[in-house]
Amino acid sequence: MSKCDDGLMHIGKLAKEAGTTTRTVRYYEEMGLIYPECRSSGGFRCYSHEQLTRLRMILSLKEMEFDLEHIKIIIDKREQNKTAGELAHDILEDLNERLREVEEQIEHYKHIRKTLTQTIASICACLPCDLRVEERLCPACQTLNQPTCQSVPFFHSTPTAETLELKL
Amino acid sequence: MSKCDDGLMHIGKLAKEAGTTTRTVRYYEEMGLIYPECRSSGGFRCYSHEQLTRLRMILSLKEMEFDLEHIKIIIDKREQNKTAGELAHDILEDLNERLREVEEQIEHYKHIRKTLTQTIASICACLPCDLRVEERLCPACQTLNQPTCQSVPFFHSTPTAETLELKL
DNA sequence: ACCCAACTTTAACGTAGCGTCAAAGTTTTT
DNA sequence: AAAAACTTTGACGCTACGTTAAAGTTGGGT
Repeated sequence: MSKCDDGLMHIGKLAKEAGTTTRTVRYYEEMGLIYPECRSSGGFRCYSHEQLTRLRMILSLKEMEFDLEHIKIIIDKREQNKTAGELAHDILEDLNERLREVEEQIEHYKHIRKTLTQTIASICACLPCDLRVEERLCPACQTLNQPTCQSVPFFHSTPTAETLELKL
Repeated sequence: MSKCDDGLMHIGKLAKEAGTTTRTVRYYEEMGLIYPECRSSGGFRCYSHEQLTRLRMILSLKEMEFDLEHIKIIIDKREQNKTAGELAHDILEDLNERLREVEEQIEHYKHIRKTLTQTIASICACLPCDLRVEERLCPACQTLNQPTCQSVPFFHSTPTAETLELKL
């Protein structure tokens, strides 16, 4: 019955135009982020170009890795009947906060990178070791009065205080 | 009945010593990552110091954000009766791969940061704008033959091709 | 008018790594 | 022995969808 004329489109086209999936669009609807303009007589969702723009807006915020709850808050601000300047002020707060979070993420991963490179370096020292892993302590490390190898705890158990005292 | 002597401890102490929660320890058990040495007569889990070391090992891998499935693979390698050198070789592969992933993450978040700063800059240009958001197009942007403001699509709908042609 | 391919509908389970109850049993302290 | 503190299993909740499944709709061709 409905031909979806008038430039209206069904969910598949909407999703493809926006570069996402129908499942995502339906999920966003469940979350209250976007609704179809209407339904066809058979129950198909019909979207206008405005909805497409809204979807793209949501997706661009998602690219910045806002969570959906936050995205909802942000795009709902558009409906709050403010001037563009006031709205800009509001949204800039969200964006700046997100910017700080992203910078924290960068630092976070730099920290992990550091830990990883250090661990890699210490395990490299074990490459020439012929000892079986079950043996618990290798002589070199006993000499240094250290846990086995330098790459504890990857190869051997960390010696307990008692174990160490026994070895002394 | 059981006093958990012998240096054995219940799950609460194990978790606290390792700096995590009992829920996490139980979940790791479900996933096959760690098991108690035994159970008390009443059914409480009892852990030895070796289990604590194992848990710390798991947690240190988790700090590098390996997923649990991967952590299982890595720590299971210790049981494979190899020399420390062979084991080191194996594990270095995992760590190097993870290092590459972490570097990708850093680049990923740097990309997001760039997008965010650009978006922030363009929205700043809208701060002095007094137009109401519903008005769709602001004069300045029409002059430039551009979508409204520079911060589309945050304030107004992106004009369709037809809309733009009408304005021309 | 009928058929068929391609699309859409709702519903529901699965993911990862736990957090957070709940109700019942255990251990430890008083 | 009572009470406080701990533990047990079980189960639902979270995010942002992916992935079936079974049934209904659309649009074009004949």
